[in-house]
Formats: sequence, structure tokens, C-alpha cells
Amino acid sequence: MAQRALTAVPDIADLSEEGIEPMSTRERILDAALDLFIEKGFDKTSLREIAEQIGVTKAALYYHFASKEDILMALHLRLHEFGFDALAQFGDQEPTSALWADLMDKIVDQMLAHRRIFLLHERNQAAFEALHKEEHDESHEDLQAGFRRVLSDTRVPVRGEVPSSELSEILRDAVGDLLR
Amino acid sequence: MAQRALTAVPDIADLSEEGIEPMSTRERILDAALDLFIEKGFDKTSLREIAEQIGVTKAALYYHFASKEDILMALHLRLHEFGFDALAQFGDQEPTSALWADLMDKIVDQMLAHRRIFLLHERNQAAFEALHKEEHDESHEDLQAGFRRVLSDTRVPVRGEVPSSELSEILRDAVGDLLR
DNA sequence: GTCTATATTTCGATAGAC
DNA sequence: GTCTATCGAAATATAGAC
Repeated sequence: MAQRALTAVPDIADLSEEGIEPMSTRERILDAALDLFIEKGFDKTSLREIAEQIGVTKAALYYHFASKEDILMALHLRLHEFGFDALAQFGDQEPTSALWADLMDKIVDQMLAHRRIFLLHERNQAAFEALHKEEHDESHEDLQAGFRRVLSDTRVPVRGEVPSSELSEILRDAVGDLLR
Repeated sequence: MAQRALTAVPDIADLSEEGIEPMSTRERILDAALDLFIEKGFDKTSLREIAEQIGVTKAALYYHFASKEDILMALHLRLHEFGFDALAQFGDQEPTSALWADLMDKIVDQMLAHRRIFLLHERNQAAFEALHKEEHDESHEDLQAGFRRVLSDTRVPVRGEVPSSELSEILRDAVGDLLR
């Protein structure tokens, strides 16, 4: 396993929007919710807690979001955004082995930079499952199609050292491990 | 990775108690709860749902369990039971390489046979975390001590092909993968 | 945009009859 | 052991003033 630089890699548009100007209430709600949903779980986190954490009242949340699930959905869309940005980096270039290695390296670093979004999803599988029964699926189709397109590109040089049956295991574990 | 037989391996006492006589209401409650807690998550599963699924009323549950958490705890204890049974199989024999391989093989098969218990825990990490803050820890100490004893046995032949730093990754992934 | 106040619902839990 | 009936708490969500 190669040693990679763990320094910040600001390539993908910064999803947490930590810019110069003061954060909007909407973003502050989302960030507080992210923290609490990770720490206590979606179900055990009440809107009152989220509101208190950023110094507003419960009712104020309802100005920015239609429901509690809506907040979760907004956080989920950050993951979609990440996926699309990652896909965009592949572009239309000839997929050489070196290019792929470089891109994968970058994307893994970006995943680390945004790891709390991934952690949120790993820790609230049930909540997201419920969320997906109420459909927002056009976006999902697009994402999946995009990844299929990139991954099934016949021009991609295959090294074949790792059986694909084991690859998913290794990747998933690596992700899970980095999140703790 | 060696091919292992996936046929039933009834060695550890069958935790699901699927015997000859009709299942007790207590067991039926636990089985229904197991299904629902896996499918919908602990928090989103109401006692009413559990009761309806087995054709009794909510109040009947309270005859068998003191609280909703109590039901979760009972399911958690199935995992403890599994752990103790697994430990017991190691016994006091000389831990040869062949013996270890054989035992590990058996235990993995038994994990598969009881995989819903493991799946329950993977899918409700937040709920179990809350559960453990209210202490039932003597049993945990015993379990951990037991595993430490088995794993730190200096007579165990070490092959050393897999760095222990990677071992946990591989194991965790393998478990996660088999559960889906 | 944010507040106070309140409506509505759901759930865990209990009491007591049978 | 299981039921009906109900309580009390907590949560989501809404109404309307500022």
C-alpha cells in the first residue's frame, strides 16, 4: 500500500462551504445536524437539539426545511454532489494506467477530506433506506450510469492482479476503516 | 481463499431454539423484533408493530420484557452466548496450526448460520451504544478476557504472513461482506 | 427570518379486569 | 398470560405575531 500525502486537496468544490463570509443559517443547520446524526444517530436526534446547538428555535428549522427527513436528504445530496464531481474529473481523456492511478489517488484524498459525509451514511443505513423508499431516484440513476460508464470503459488498462471478486471487499473495508 | 462447505454445521447450541415443541411467546417476540430491528432499525420499530406481527397486543410484550431496550438486550445476549460457545470450542488442547484452522473454519460457518444476529448489530450501532452506557459489563469483561486468553496463547503457531495491522481490516470486511 | 405558543401524533409504559 | 383502556412524555409540525 503506497504512502499518500494526507494534506488537504481542495479540488472538488468544497461541500462544507467554509468560505470567508459568515455561514448561512441553512448551512449551520446542516452542519449541526451532520454532527448530531453521526454522534447519536438520526432517530435519536431531535429537531430541538439541532436548533439549540446553533442557537435558534425549532420553528426556525421549519423555515429552511420542510421536515426532518428533508434535512437528512439535503445531507444525502452532498454525497451525490461528491459523486458527480468525482465522475467529472474522469472527463473524456484517454484512460491510461497512470491517469487512473492519479485520479483514484486524488479521489481517495477527497473522500478523506469529506469523510464525515461517508461516516453519516455508514452510521444511518436504516434511515437512508427509509429515505430512498420515498424516491429521489432520477439523480441516483444518473450517478449509477455515470459510474458504470467510467468503470466499464473498455480502454481502461486492467492489471488483473487483484481478482475483481476480492476488490470490492478490499475497497469497502478500506473505506470503513478510514472512517473510524 | 479456500473453498469451504456452506452446509449447516450444528455445533454451537442452536440459539434460535427451533426445536420440536411450539415456540414460546418470548421467543416469538424476539424473532419478530429481530426481523423488524434489522429491516427498519430499532428506533423506527414500535412495540405495536412487534406485537401485531405475532398476533398479540403491545401490553403482552410487557409481561415478557420490562422495556423495549430489554428486548434489544435479550437479542444482544444471543451474541454473547455465541461468543462464549465459540470460546468454549477452543478448550485446553494444544493449539496446533491444523486445530486452529479447523476451529476457525467451523466458527465462520456458525457465524453464517447465525448471521442475522451479527447483521442486527451492524445495522443498529447507535442503539447498542446507548444500551452499553447502562452497563451489563461483567459479561463483557468475561468475553473479552476469554478472547484475549485464546488469542494471546503463546503456544499458538504464528505464520506471520499477514501483518496484524491488516488482519483486522480483512476480517472486518469479510464479516461485513457475508452479511449482505 | 425568527420567535412564542399550540396542535397533533406517536410511542413507551402502567393499571387493572379476565 | 393476555386483554382493554389510558397516562404521560416527547417529538414533529403548524399558526400567527413581530
